[in-house]
Amino acid sequence: MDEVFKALADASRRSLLDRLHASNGQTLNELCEGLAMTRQAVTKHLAILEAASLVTTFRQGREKLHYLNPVPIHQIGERWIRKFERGRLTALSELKRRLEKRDA
Amino acid sequence: MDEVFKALADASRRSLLDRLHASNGQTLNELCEGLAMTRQAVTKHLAILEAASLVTTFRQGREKLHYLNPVPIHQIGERWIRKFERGRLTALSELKRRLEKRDA
DNA sequence: TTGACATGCAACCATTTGGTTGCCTATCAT
DNA sequence: ATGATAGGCAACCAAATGGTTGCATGTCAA
Repeated sequence: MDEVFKALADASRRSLLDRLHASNGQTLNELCEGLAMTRQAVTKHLAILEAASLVTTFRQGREKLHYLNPVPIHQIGERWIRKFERGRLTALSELKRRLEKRDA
Repeated sequence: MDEVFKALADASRRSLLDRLHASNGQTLNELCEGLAMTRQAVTKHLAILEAASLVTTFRQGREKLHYLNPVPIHQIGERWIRKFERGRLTALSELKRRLEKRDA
C-alpha cells in the first residue's frame, strides 16, 4: 500500500499512468515521446510503477509493452479514501466536545 | 492536487490523518503521544498536511487544535481514482490492437 | 511573578529521490 | 553480416525529505 502511495506521489508518474490509461500497452519509447525527460528517467519511473503493481510489462521481441493495472488504485479508493468520506463530524461539534472535556 | 498526493505519500502522515479521523481536534502533544518521533518531526508533518489542506488548525490559548479536512481526499477519489475504475480494456484486447497496428 | 507547559524557529544531518551521461546488449531489417 | 533500433545497467549528481538537537516564545496556574 505504501509503495502505491509513493508511486502516485510524483506528477510524472501519474502522467505516465494517464498516458497508459489513454492508450494501454505502449512501449518504452512510445511513452517517452514528447516528454521532457530522458528515456532512462522514464525507465526508472516505470520501474517504480511496476514495483507498486500499477503497471505490468512483458516483452515482445525487442519491445517492452506496458500495461496499466487499475487494481491498486481501486483498492486505495476502497480501503482508504472511503473511510474518510463518511463520519465527518463537523469542526464545531468537535470543538464543543473539546471544551466540555476541558471544563470537566 | 500534487501537494495532496505528496502529503499522502508518507505513512507517518497517513497515520496522523487516521488519528485525527479517530478523534478530531487534537493538540500537537496529543498527536505526538505514543509516536516514535520527536514533536518537531510531527510538527513538520502536520505543516505538510496543512499546506495540502488536509488538516486545518487554529489556536486556542496556548494549544493548537488540529482538524481533519476530508475534502481533498474526497476530490482525489472523485477526480482521479474514478477515472481509472472504468474503461479498463483488457490486456489481451490491447495486445490484439497492437499486433494489428504492427501488421499494418 | 514565576515555573511549568505548549508550541515555534533554525541549523544541521543522512538518506532518498529524480534526473543525468556513457556505455553495453539484444533484436530486427536489409 | 551489419547498421539501426529498443532497451538495460551503472555511476554520478543536486536537491528534496525526514529526522534530529538546541533554544526561544507565549500562555496558563499557583
